[in-house]
Amino acid sequence: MPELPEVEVIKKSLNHRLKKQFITNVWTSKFRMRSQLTAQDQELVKGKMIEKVSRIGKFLVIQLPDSFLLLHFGMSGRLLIAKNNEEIKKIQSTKHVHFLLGLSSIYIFLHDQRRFGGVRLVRKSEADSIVSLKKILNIGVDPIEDLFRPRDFFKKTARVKRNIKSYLMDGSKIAGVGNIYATESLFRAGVNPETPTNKLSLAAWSRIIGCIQFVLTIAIKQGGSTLRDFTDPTGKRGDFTTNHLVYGKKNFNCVVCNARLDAKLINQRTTVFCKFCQKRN
DNA sequence: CTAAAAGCCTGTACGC
DNA sequence: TGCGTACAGGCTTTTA
Ligand SMILES: [Zn+2]
Repeated sequence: MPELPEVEVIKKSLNHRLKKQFITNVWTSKFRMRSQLTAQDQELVKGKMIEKVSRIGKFLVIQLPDSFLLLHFGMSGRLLIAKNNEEIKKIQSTKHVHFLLGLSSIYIFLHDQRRFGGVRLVRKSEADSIVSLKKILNIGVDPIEDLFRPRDFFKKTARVKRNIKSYLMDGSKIAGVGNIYATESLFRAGVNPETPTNKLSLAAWSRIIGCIQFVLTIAIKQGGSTLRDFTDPTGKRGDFTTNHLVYGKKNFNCVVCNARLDAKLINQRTTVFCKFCQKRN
């Protein structure tokens, strides 16, 4: 799911609700997830106060005094909240709830149909700061939080033959950009997704980076993109989907030149693009 | 019936 | 040698 904007939307909604709340209750489902808390992790977390909620790449980070509680949403994950017994019962009776945190005056749930997401606890003995956590998770430059400079990437990729789309989607290089936002950004930058990074001009890098930042920022303002499952913690769907120009629009007409949009598998992921408008490398 | 969907990890092969 | 990358496959449920 959730690429950077969707996790950012969850983070913004959750931070003010969870800050200074104490963890009273932890529950995990019996289904296998990508990762899940151990019994020891669950004991360690109980009674702890949440300092703040932040984001690293596509991870939601619940910061505790002695550890970081990480939630990843995979392809179909959602975070749900409940404020009273009625709401709690309602969510617990639905299928696909795999993690629960009970807090002083709110409950949060990880709902994940396909279970590509997961939960992980990193103790401060392993990572004592957000910076070292980012290293452990092998997460690259954050497009909206960090310095994201064309010249740096132009230099870094001068000898890298890899295609630009798989580079953008590589979380160890650039944080949080997945299939939707890589596809949309490259269209808006006018760059063919198969262009080898060492063939990109500095000007092309400038457009790519500018478009990534623009698309992500607007997407956050619109509450993210809902394809099927995604909602914010209050159940609201993301409206950025209506601003998609190419993603999911194979065989539609290009909004710029009216030609038919092409689709191609790049990195095992469907990539829609305009072969006429995306030549500016 | 098959294909595809927001992600990412693993194993193997290969080239610099 | 060793690192980065390419590619296939796997994980899983649901919907078209
Ligand atoms: Zn076009």
